[in-house]
Amino acid sequence: MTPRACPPAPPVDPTADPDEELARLATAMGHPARIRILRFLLDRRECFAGAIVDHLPLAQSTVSQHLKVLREAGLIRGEVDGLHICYCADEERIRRVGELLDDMVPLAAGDAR
Amino acid sequence: MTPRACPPAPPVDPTADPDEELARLATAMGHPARIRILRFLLDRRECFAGAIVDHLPLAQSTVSQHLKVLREAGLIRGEVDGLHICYCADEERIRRVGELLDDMVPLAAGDAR
DNA sequence: ACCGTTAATCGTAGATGAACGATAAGACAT
DNA sequence: ATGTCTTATCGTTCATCTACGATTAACGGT
Repeated sequence: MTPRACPPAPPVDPTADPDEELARLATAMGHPARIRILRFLLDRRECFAGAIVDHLPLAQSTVSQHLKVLREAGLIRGEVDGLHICYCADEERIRRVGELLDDMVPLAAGDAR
Repeated sequence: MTPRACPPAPPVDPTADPDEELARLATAMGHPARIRILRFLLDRRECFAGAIVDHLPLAQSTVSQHLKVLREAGLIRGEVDGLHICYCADEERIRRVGELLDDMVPLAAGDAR
């Protein structure tokens, strides 16, 4: 499947500075509820917002705020699908965080060199 | 001066919940100045606080606060060395962030390991 | 056209964060 | 003991975050 699971392409902020970019992404991930949302979306490949609200012990408006934070950081995307909105995680963007980390530390154990 | 570059072992919070742990680490990294401090400490294997203050356009007290945040997250360690304090990055703890990320996403391309 | 459903947004209250100057604590030199 | 240097902490101000209920906008079904 994967016909039109997610919207086209995220704008992706042209921050240019890796430190700023990493800090922005880290800030977006800096809340347990948002990590849980990310994990939830990665488990289910996609789902609409109501399922996320049901999954968290938070009010609908609060979850919507968290979704907005994740969306603005490019970590998730949402597509309007009739009555509700289909969200999915942007795995590429999440891996980008790992990339930025690897640029700082020589990477796990055996590094090149 | 490399015999005991860094303190023994960090306490490491027993958060138990990976989501909480990742969120905590992400929060600690959620500021450009703190990312710059981390990178600075990773470049120089170690250095005392004054060098960090000189390196950033921030007041000494502000830098000290950022150091405290990083220290409490276990991302850096500081050892009293006579008159000043020798800081160093905890690479293992930084890699832990990557680990927690990899537990969420299937990891970049080939997911062996 | 009228509801019910879904999700974003608004408005607000309380907590936390970020920045600074001023002050305090510790180590070293004189 | 006095003074200097280094770093942490205090106290404050302003901004941002988090949470909620209430409201709004858009869509579908009847």
